[in-house]
Amino acid sequence: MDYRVTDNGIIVSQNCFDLAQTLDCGQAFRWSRRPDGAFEGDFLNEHLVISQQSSDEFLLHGVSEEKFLGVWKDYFDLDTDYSAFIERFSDDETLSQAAEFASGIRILRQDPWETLCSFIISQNNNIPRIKGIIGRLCEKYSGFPDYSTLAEETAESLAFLRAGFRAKYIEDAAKRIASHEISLEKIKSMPTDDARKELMHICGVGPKVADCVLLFGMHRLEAFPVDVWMKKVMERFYPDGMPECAKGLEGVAQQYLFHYVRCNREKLI
DNA sequence: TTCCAGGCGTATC
DNA sequence: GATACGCATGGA
Repeated sequence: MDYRVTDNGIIVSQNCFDLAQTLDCGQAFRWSRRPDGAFEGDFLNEHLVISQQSSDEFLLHGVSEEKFLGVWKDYFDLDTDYSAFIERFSDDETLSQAAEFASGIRILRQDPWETLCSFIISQNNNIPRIKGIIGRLCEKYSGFPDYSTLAEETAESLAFLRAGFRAKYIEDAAKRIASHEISLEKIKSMPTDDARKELMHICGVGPKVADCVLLFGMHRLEAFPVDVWMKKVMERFYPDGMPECAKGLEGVAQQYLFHYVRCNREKLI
């Protein structure tokens, strides 16, 4: 990764990075593409407009070097060498094809609470509707509400989200965390299996949502969320389990495969 | 109209 | 532990 400071903001040079793939592959739900092709979104209290200048150059509009080094470099996981991951996956035919197709995906380092809340909303739901619900949530609170804010709400008062049966799960998560019954900070430092069990104490959090929180909100690259798409992938390509070359990087493999089969549905037949 | 979507809680065996 | 079913909502 290399970068330089310009009058317009930071220009980053990095391979294995594609904004459309990374921001629109179902790991984050509140980035939007502007008419000029740039992506616009928020992380914590920071707003960003970022555009892809070429296959490996990116402009972070109006961003200072301090904000880049302190926030965005980490968020986009720019210090991680994804080409090394892709090289490892070359041992497996399907995985190497998926990795080549989805080689611009990076696993974002998102906020654990936002990730938890977002993937509670994601269950038995589709991506456009997930974005709609989260959009209404952020509009209401002028940004993603923290857990202490949502702990004041009830499933009934959250009806405006039109989140259906998930509203009571959001309430449960917010209240358990606000009361310190569950600590996302502690979970961050726990071994992955223990962290998963702890997350699953929240009502509405099962293995899949827990693994999404671990992968997208705590950067546990070995977490392996299995949704309806991945179930089909496993049945079709890996009836005996994931290949050895994916060990420790199951989450990265999962994201490549997820994007690959969603964009190439005929591969599952 | 029916089916499905980045699942999970509950009941039942 | 495995399996079946209901669940809110909205687009296809």
